[in-house]
Amino acid sequence: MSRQRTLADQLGVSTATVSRALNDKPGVSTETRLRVVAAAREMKYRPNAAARALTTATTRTVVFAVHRRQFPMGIDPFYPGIMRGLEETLGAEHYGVMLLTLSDTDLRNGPSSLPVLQEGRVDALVVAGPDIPPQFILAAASGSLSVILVDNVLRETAIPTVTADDSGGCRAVTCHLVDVHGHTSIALLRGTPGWVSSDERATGYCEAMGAAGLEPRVVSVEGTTIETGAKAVVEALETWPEVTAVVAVNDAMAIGAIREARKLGRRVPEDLAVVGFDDISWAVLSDPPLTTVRVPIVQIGRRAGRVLLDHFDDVITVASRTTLSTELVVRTSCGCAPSPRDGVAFNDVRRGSDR
Amino acid sequence: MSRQRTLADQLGVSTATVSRALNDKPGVSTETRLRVVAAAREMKYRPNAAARALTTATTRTVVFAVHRRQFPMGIDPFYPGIMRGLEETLGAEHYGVMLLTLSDTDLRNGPSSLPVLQEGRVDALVVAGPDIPPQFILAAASGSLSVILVDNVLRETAIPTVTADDSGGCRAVTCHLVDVHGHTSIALLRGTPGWVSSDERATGYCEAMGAAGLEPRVVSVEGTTIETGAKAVVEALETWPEVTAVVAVNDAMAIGAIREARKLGRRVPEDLAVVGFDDISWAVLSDPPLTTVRVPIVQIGRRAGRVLLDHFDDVITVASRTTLSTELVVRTSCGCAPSPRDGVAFNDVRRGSDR
DNA sequence: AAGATTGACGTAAGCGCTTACGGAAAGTTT
DNA sequence: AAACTTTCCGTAAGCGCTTACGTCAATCTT
Repeated sequence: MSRQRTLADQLGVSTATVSRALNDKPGVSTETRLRVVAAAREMKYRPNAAARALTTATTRTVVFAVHRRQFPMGIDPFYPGIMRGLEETLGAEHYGVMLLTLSDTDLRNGPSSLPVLQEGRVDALVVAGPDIPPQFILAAASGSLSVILVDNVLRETAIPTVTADDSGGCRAVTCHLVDVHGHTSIALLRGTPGWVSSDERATGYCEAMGAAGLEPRVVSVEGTTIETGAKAVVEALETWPEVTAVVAVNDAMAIGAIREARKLGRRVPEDLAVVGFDDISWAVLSDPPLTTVRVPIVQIGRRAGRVLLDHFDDVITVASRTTLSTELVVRTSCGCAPSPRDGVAFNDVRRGSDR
Repeated sequence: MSRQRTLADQLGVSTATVSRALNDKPGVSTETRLRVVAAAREMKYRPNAAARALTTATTRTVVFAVHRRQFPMGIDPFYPGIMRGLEETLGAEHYGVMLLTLSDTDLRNGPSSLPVLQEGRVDALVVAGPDIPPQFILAAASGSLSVILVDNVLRETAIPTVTADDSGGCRAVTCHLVDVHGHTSIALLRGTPGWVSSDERATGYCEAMGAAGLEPRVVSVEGTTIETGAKAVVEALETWPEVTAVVAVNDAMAIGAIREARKLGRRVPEDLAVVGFDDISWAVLSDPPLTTVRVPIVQIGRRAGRVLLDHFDDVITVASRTTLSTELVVRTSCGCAPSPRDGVAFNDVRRGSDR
């Protein structure tokens, strides 16, 4: 006998009333509602999720999908951080968050090859990262489950999206180089073209250069790793020997650039200022500590969670694209004197508990 | 009308037969089974998970529970890596893996305060990390869902457990210091006592020292961070000025130790050899590149998945405790000449695709 | 005061599966 | 040839909930 039945019998009411009371549905007097709730708590009754899912066609679980290569990626737990944020806000509302790491094969075969997505186990799909092909995303969105995008955008669709303000951040750090340090010859070390955040950051850089009346110098390299950064800085320095500063499209590339530039005999930051993007935990540990742009990783996840909750509650969101602001973090790799805070550098390692 | 019904009608068989055919249950002729399977594939039929869960009381989903502070932890995506491995093997068997990050409040209130665990949504619980209190674990295990432990152990229980060979790894790296480099005065920088892997590593160190006829010199500090390492090395050097090598209980502490030792005027590795544990991605980037012990993070997760699958299939596992071997990674912080591989140091950054 | 409305609740159907049970046909044993 | 197995399959119950519908009393209309 179901626990709901026992509860109902015990109180002398019907199971319908129990259900209504527990789900805050109308049609129950306040008095009975209270009685039911109290009794439920007392006997630690929790409605069975499967049964509920079966009748409501709603599961209170969402999946966080990310390329397997990116979870976790070697250098920094970017997507795990997002997932943490997601779980935080969704968990508070009794939603479950599943992890789904996608292999290249999965991506090729499409969402219909993934049992988890085909068995009505989930209400929504959070797709993270720029390396999930549009085709896959669109196929997923064409099904019955709602899809949102994180750290990626798809033009010409109504898919809700949350990203960091990449262009704004890159504009800010570039401006810093120009305005505070007076650099006039600044190169951009750009990552894989086509990856949204790389592109956005490149845009921000170009805007800042344009606004300052400076000529943009962009070197595009495939990849966004430390090696990529090393390769890119070599190319930049060969092409434009007059360059005195480089902005890397992420911290990994910045670190690679610093190392390689040193091998080439350039001192950092004296001969060459280097800035990154992301503010990964190593940024503060690098030598010299990296000037960079902090992206609010966990908050992106939290916000994605909010967007989903609103969506489930049929809250009409006008803006289907939300952008979270970034923060310029000035350390020494751009030539600034170390602040007192950076003196104790490694106390600054970012904690998970940021809010 | 349920899709199963349509399928059955279309084939002129009963839904029972469809179910039996699709689930490889006996009582169907090979011929009909094939017909059913073919038809199911053709109309892309997937049994509804909720309905199945309702009748079988089994959900094909497990939850990965970890302290919120540890996911991701600032310094390295240890638990995300484990979760990846878990999802990899479980996902292949159509299981879903949910993330559950536990706050201190959750830990205090116990598993019964967590809706996800109380609504019959999951078959199993994977508890990760040494900072989930035994009380919580036992309470969870006393319920209806099967519990396994990862990177933690609980003595005097039958809870299946998978860990890395911490003691063996630490023994190996200590022996390396003794045998290869001839150190005789080696200190251990130990992390939070009571944390299983820290303790095991300490044990390994002591065993190695004992076997070499050397006196162990242990300094215990609360925490396992870079700062902790810095503090610990100071204490070690003050207490035993003759120390020529330190083994840190993890890489973060090793990095802290190196930095602090340098401030104290010691050259690393010439005056002081430093080794770590974990082989986090930064290890190879640190200056000097860190000699350390690689723990097979993703594999731990994979193995945990296997253990669960066996458990679900009622495979009797004799050993409820499985230990995965670690690997000594010799780089330069112990005084070894850099290998050619380390020359291109940052190409070595660990990839997610290791097997 | 008769009818119309409202609020609180129970009845029962049904969500989409799995599985115990039973029956018919075919094969096997005496 | 009768009696027993075995194989294959259909019937129907039921998993534990939610919800459309119906009922009945209490309250509100004119």
